[in-house]
Amino acid sequence: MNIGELATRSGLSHSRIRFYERVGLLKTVDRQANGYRSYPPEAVVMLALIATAQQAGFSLDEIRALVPPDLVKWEHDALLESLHGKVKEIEALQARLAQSKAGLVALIKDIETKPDGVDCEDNARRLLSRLPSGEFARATTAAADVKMLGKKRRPARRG
Amino acid sequence: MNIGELATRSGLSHSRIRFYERVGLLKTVDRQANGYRSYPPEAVVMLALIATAQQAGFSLDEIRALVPPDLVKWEHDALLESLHGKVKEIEALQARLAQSKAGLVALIKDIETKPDGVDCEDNARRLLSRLPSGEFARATTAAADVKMLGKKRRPARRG
DNA sequence: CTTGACCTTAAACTTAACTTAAAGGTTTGG
DNA sequence: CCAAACCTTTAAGTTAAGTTTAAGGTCAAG
Repeated sequence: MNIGELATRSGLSHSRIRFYERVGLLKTVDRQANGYRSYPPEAVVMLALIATAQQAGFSLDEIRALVPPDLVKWEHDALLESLHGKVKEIEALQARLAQSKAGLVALIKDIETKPDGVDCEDNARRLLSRLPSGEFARATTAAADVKMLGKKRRPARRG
Repeated sequence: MNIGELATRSGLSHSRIRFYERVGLLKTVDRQANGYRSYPPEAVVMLALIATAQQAGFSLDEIRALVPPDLVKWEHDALLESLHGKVKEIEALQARLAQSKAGLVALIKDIETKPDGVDCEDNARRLLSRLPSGEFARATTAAADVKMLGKKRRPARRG
């Protein structure tokens, strides 16, 4: 399979596939006599795996560490463990989001049933002061922690 | 409150806070006689709000469009509207996370349900037939669509 | 035998979201 | 008075994850 066909099959761009090869996510591929890359059918699986892992929030660095270069001898146990770990992270975030949402919904209800005679700005202030020290702040830092799970901290920023 | 205290309180770096001001996420702040920035207590709430939205997967551009510039002057209606908006944001993230999780779980199941006696290469072929044309392709584009909500489409690329 | 669709490389460019550096002013404690 | 610990600005650097560009080779069709 040429790179064009792989690109169509996988839905990724030519440049992206070549890029993945360059950075070592794909092992160096066989070449035809003319120099064209010649991919085996498994390449589609590999790309699907990479793309799915990316979807799930893995960086290419993490993926490189996780996914063995050779699909044939991937280590099921380690891979599965990592994937399960990622699911746990997502679940933790989901739980926190559900809490935040519940808090917000409660807050909205509270505002809507505002007692007459209290003026708007005071009421807004009163209600707003509930947010930051409550679940909001904790959710924020906790979520930050979740995001860093298993990642070596980079010297500077994120993309 | 000086920027140092705000940094400690919010957990964000000085440079990051100044950066947010520069790019218009924070309204230009009051200055003391010596030129130092002087923040009101609400600034902590504002930063927490931004950080949370970021946690939720929103870009600074999206956040700029969603979060009202002045927290204190929220009036009743606007406050409610913003809170409802926040709930919508959370729901959007929940959808995103659910999708990520579904993708992961599907992948795990695919790997785990490998029948005994089937060797790895055959398993790879089995995955080949399941993943790419099935939920993988749809999930990928759907997630991309979610990601594009409310964004003007860039010429290409995703950083 | 040329046109267009394909493939090659290397290197430069892009974007987001910051950080770091350089060079300096201010405030506070000993 | 002096150092440490704050604060200021502008400008340039960094990272991830690619894309784009330039300058070609190759191949199938008409």
